[in-house]
Amino acid sequence: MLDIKYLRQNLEHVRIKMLERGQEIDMGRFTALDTQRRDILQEVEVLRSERNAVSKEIGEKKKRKEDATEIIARMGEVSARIKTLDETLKQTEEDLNAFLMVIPNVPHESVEYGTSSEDNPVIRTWGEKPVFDFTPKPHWDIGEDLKILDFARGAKITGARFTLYRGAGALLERAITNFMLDLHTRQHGYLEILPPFMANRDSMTGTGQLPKFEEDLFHVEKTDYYLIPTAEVPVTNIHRDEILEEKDLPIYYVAYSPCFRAEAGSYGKDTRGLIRQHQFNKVEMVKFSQPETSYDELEKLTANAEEVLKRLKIPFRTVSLCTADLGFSSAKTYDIEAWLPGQEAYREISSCSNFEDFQARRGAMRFRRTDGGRVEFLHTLNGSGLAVGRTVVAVLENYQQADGTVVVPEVLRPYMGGLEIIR
RNA sequence: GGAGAGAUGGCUGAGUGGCCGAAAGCGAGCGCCUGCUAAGCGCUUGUACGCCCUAAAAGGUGUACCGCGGGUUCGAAUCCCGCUCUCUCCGCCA
Repeated sequence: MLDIKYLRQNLEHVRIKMLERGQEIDMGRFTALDTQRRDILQEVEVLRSERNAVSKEIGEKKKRKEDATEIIARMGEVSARIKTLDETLKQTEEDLNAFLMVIPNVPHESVEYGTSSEDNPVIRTWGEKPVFDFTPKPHWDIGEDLKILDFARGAKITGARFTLYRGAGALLERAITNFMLDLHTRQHGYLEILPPFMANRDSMTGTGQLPKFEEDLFHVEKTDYYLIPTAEVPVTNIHRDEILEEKDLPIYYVAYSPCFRAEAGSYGKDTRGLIRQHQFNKVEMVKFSQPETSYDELEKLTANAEEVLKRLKIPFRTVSLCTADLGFSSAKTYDIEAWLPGQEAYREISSCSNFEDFQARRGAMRFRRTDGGRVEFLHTLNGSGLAVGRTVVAVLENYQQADGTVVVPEVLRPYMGGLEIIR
C-alpha cells in the first residue's frame, strides 16, 4: 500500500508511474474519497469532543443532585448524529482502503521502462553453457526414462500439474533443499524458519496476494485459510503488527516450504514437465531492513541466490524486471534465469525483490530508531534461494549424458549418500 | 468434540459506569548525587489519524485505541451479545 500522504502530494507522478506499469489509476476517485473522509472526520471529531465535555458535566451535575434531563436529551441527539456520521465515515474509509489496496507499488527509479519481459535488461551472465555431442533431452524425458519423475501417476493421483518423484528423484529434491538451507544458514547468515503452510486473510493481505489475486490462491474450504503460494507470506508476516528495535535490523530468515498456486490464466503454458506445477518446493530468503540499506540488501540477497547456481555449476543470467514485468508489491526485482539445454532457453529459477515499505505499510511492520526513538516503517525483501523443482530441472538438463544417465553435481553428493550418477 | 478460566501499556499487574490513556512495580531513557562500581533521588517513557504551525522536523490541539466486532447509555476498560486467541480438565488423535 502506498503512503496516503505521499499519494496526496504526488498524484501526477504516481499516475505516470502506474501508466508505465500498464495501469490506469483514477486519481479523481482517490481525491474525492480522501476529501470526503477528512471532511467527515473533522465534523465527527468536533461532535465527539463536545459529547465528551458535556458528558463530564452531566456526571458532575448528577453528583451535585442537579437536574440534567435537558442536556441529556440534547446529547442524545448529538450521539445520534455521531452514529450516522460514523457509518458514513466507515463506508468511506472502506472504499478508500479498497482503492488503495489494489494500487501496485511505485517502481524504483532504476527500473527501466518496458512493455513486456522482452524488455528486461540483462545485468550479468555467468558460466559456460555445456556443449553436448548428442541432442540434449528436456527434463521430462530424462526423468521419465530414469523413472525418477512420474507425471502420469501424479496426474492420476491428483490432476494436471502434479508430479510424483521416485527414488533418486525424490532424493535429489531433498538433497537440493538441504544444500540450499545449509548454504544460507551457515555461509550467508540466515536464520532457518519452518513456517505454517497455510496463512489467513490478514497475512495474505499483508504481503499483497490479497485482495487482488485471490484467483491465484487455493482457499481451504470452511476456513479463513489459504495454502501459501510462497514462504514469503508466512515468513514476512512473522513481524506483522510489530515494532522492532533498530539494533535488531537487518533480520535474515530462510525457509523451506511447499508452494501452492492455482496458476489461473496459464492454461496451455508449460504443460509438460516440472516448470509450472500447482505444488512445488522452494527455499525462500526474507529480509527486514532499514530503508537506507534496503537496496544494498537486495544486491546481497541476489548474490546469495546466484551463489547456489555457482556452486551447482549451472549457467545463468540475471535480469532486472522492467516496469511492465514487475510484480504488484515490488519496487525492484531481479530474476535469475538458469540455462536449460533441453529447452535451449534461460528460465526463471529465482526472483529477488525489494518491496520497500509497501508490505510493511499493509502489515504494520515498523521499527524504532535507536537515535531519537521515532517509529518508521521498515523495508521488506525476499528472494527464492532457489525454486527447488526448477533446480532439479536445471540439474537434470545440464548434467545429462549421452547414455541417458545424469551426473550428480559434486556439492550435492554428500547429501545423496555419495551417489555420483543417477542411472 | 465436551466443560471451565482468561485476554489491560515493553513486561508484571490494579481497575466492575463519569475523577481512567489507564494505579503500582519492573524495565528503559535523561538529569542530580557519590572519587570508580553499586545504591539513592528527581523527571521522562504507547500508537494511529485529523487540524494548526513548519521548508521539513519539533511543537500545539482534537479524536480513537484496555483481544476483535456489534449493542445498551448523556457517558463503557468496566454492563450485554457474537467472534478470535491462550490456558486447564475430559474425550479422540500423529
